[in-house]
Amino acid sequence: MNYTLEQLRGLVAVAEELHFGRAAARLRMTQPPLSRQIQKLEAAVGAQLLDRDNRRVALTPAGEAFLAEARRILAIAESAPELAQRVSSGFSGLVRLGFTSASTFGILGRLLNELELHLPEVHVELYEMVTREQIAALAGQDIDLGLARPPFDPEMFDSRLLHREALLLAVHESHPLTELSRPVVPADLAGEPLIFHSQQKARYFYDLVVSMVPLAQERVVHTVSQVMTMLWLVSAGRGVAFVPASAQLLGVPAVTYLPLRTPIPQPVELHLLWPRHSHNPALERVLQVLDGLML
Amino acid sequence: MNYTLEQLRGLVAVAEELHFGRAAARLRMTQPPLSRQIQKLEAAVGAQLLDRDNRRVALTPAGEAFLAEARRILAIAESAPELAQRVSSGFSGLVRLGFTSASTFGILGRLLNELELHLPEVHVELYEMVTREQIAALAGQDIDLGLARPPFDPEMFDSRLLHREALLLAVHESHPLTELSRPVVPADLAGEPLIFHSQQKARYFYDLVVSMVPLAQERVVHTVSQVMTMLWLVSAGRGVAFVPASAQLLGVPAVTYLPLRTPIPQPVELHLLWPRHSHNPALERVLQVLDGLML
DNA sequence: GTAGTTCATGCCGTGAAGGTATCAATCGAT
DNA sequence: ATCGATTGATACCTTCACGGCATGAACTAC
Repeated sequence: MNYTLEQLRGLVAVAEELHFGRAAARLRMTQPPLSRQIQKLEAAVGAQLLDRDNRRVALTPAGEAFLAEARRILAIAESAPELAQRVSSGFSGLVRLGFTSASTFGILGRLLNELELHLPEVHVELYEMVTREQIAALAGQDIDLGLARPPFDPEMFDSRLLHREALLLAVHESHPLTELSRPVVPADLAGEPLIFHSQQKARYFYDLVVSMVPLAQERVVHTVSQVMTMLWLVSAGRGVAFVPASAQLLGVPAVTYLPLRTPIPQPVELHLLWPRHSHNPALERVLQVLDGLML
Repeated sequence: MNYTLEQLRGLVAVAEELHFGRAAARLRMTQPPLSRQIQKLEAAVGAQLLDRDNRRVALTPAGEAFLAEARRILAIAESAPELAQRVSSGFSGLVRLGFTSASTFGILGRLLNELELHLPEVHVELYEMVTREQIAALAGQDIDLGLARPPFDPEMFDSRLLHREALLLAVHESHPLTELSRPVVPADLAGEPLIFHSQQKARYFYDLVVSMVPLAQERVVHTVSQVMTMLWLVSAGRGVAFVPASAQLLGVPAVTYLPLRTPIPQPVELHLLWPRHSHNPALERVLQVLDGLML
């Protein structure tokens, strides 16, 4: 035999009123069915919960103990639908966010602040991975949202430009080019030792720089995949490097960032990327909050 | 609208099987009513919990969240009857025990050990109070059981002798009587300064000593209600005192305990005392465990 | 003793839950 | 592409559990 939530509500009402009639009134019912509810509950529980005669009603010790459990059950039962609704509407939940390292630190912070502000109940789990890994993780449902650089397959993913920034030339602070009072142009770099992006592991930057700075690969002395590594090599005086403007935030010492003339003023793009048909309401809500936002 | 525990069980089954037919079989029912159960649950909760078409069943994020709550509810709901039964049978619960101070420390420890051993789920709350206070507290339902000394009203209370011990004479270790190679007799105490029990506050000992040791009150220098106080006065050389044998355990320095010839060998009684009609099952069980036990 | 209070019980009608049969949609095999 | 198999949803029926009303039983108070 088993008991019901209604019976628990009956027990709580009677325990609080210590009077069947009043308890029944509070439950919008009449006294007889309430009496039977309690009887059935006692039968189901296998213990007398209320000590009652025609004059007074009192909880037995077993009733006290069971009442506490009943209250716990009812508290959860009442709050659970609201929780489910919040999750369903996306106001509560989990979004797993992939992001590329170093270069996105500044944007990532602002993004998380924005979400914290508007969706405090949405928990964001962070996964550091390069663009290619993000695409695989999105396809495999391992992350919900990526913060990555083109190109993406528009068949599989929706995406939106989130941030656009300039390409700068990172040089050692003692470098002669720092004396220049105009933007650097490709011709200035003739014979300059270059720290360059890996064609495989940093394909976006490789392609971007090649298209933005003709003749750039003349004297490549290092091939690197991470912006941070480039900056430390510049700091060590190994050469100059093309980096996104946000690299300035990384605070690598003895490096100066020089403006660079490019065909497009801010050619470095960072996109939001997500599966075309996601079933995560929190993701929908996150996208809605970020809609139109440029960081 | 509201939901039921049955619906929660349905949800859990479907979530575990991810298949309505198998889940229904596990619940010993057919598939159609289970489908309706889930539909009603979703309506009551106000959120879609399962994503289902004719080919596959999956939990929505809201379903995941709600499922966790459902499991919590069902876990409590299943364990609660057992808890109530344990309380009802007295194997779990609370017994509030009154005890008189110092003189009962040794017996109290053994008593609690015995209960701990046989009734580990019964919690014993301790209340230090003199016999008179215990009687009032028992009558007022403030304690369930007393550890006290006669006399009691047998109309109101049941009682049972739990411990019987000798009455000793406490003297300073330098006292001439310590040289005696036989029990002290009343005549030995002629002219001896006595630390005596208060007639009001320690009536049991007062009456007991008066009946056991004729002429005892000849030279009373202090009137005291607590055994511990008596011993410290003896230790300070203020006189001699009649104390129960268990006072030896209190470890008051420079006090020696001498055997005393009394009409009855072990005249000091300690009783268990409880209301004749208690409604505390844990008390019944405690009495049953202690039945016949002499400490 | 009588009236009033309060919980339990008997009886009845409604409605909700489960069962059977069937539909609708989808997948896989031929 | 067609057909059968699978699976969740729906229609319809029957049962029984629940709530309401009337009343009983036990006790209190005056």
